[in-house]
Amino acid sequence: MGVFWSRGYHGTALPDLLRATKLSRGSLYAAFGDKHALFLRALDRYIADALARMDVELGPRHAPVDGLRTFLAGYVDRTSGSSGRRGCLLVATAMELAGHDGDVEGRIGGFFKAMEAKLAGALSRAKAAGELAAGVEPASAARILVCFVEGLRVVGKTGPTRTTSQATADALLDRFIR
Amino acid sequence: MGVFWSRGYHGTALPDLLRATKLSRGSLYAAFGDKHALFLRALDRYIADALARMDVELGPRHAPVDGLRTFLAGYVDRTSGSSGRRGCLLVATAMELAGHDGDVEGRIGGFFKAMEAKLAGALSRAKAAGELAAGVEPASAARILVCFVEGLRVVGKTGPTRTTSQATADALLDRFIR
DNA sequence: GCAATTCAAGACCGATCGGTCTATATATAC
DNA sequence: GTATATATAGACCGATCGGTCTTGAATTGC
Repeated sequence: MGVFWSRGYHGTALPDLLRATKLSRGSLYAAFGDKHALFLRALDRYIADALARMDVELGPRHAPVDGLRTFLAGYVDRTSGSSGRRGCLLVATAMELAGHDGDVEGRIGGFFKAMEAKLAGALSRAKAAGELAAGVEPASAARILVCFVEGLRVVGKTGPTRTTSQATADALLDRFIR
Repeated sequence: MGVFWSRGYHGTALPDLLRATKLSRGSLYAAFGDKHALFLRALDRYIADALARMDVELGPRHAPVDGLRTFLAGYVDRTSGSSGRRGCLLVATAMELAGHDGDVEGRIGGFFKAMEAKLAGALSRAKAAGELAAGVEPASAARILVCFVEGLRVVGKTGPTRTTSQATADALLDRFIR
């Protein structure tokens, strides 16, 4: 549900949801229960989409370094210009609700762990293929990348140009690969 | 004003502010005008504090690499455990309000630019001293670090341990220095 | 053609929002 | 001691919040 994206949980009012879902008030409550449950559904879908995309990009069907490159390119695309201004449901939710809402906190933490694991897997395969620079550990490099891409989403809120974001991502990846 | 930190702008209600400021409703409005103006004051102070701290850490009184190390150590400290869960007023505000609130967006963008400039300065000094690894450009490395530390704030919301965060920051810095 | 069902539109509810205003208490001036 | 200024506590305002319920129109099965 895209309406939660840029406005956040508290910032999204029922009329916004009704307009976005084209449902009546009664139907929405019959279908989802309440606002919080609807939000969790949206968050779950957002997370599932993101993880599925990573499975494709970082999966065994692609060379690991190529996968990392397209993974980063996707983040660059989503965090520059107007796409970047739109924001990220997951990061906005993490900052707004994690720590007050156990349902949310578990999902956010799980997502970061899953993302880190997928990145570590791709990096391990890259290392095994001898494509990593000397001294690069897959586990810590994966954590660095998680922080980096989530940070991209934050600074993306100010709408940087795609070229600078892409150059930044390239510069980081260059520090990891041989 | 610490009450905006973890609850955000929309999530902070007037009674919260009254309790935090120990002011009466009338006095608060006489002193600050309205909630939005008070919030901007809090945000300005938060930004000024952060920039001042960076001036100390990354200033010419310290060796540039040492400065970068203490800068990162400060972020590790503020983003792990319960301090991490507390969150960051700036990142939360960026995700919640930038894009809908021009006053906020300008301040956020300015902060990121200023932070990047200070980091680039320290990195340039490090490069001049021959302490940077081959192929590291101060400008892009500065942008990488901005994204990394803001990403740390995001994943810090799930309360990671200090040791892993510190190891991650060390691993990143190791990719930059000789 | 008619009864039964479904669903959208929106009235309605108590609670709470940000913001204003009044009444009261306290401190100060002299 | 009295008049004045200050600041507090909290009543009060319209608007809006999330959530429920009624009404009426459209659809379905037969």
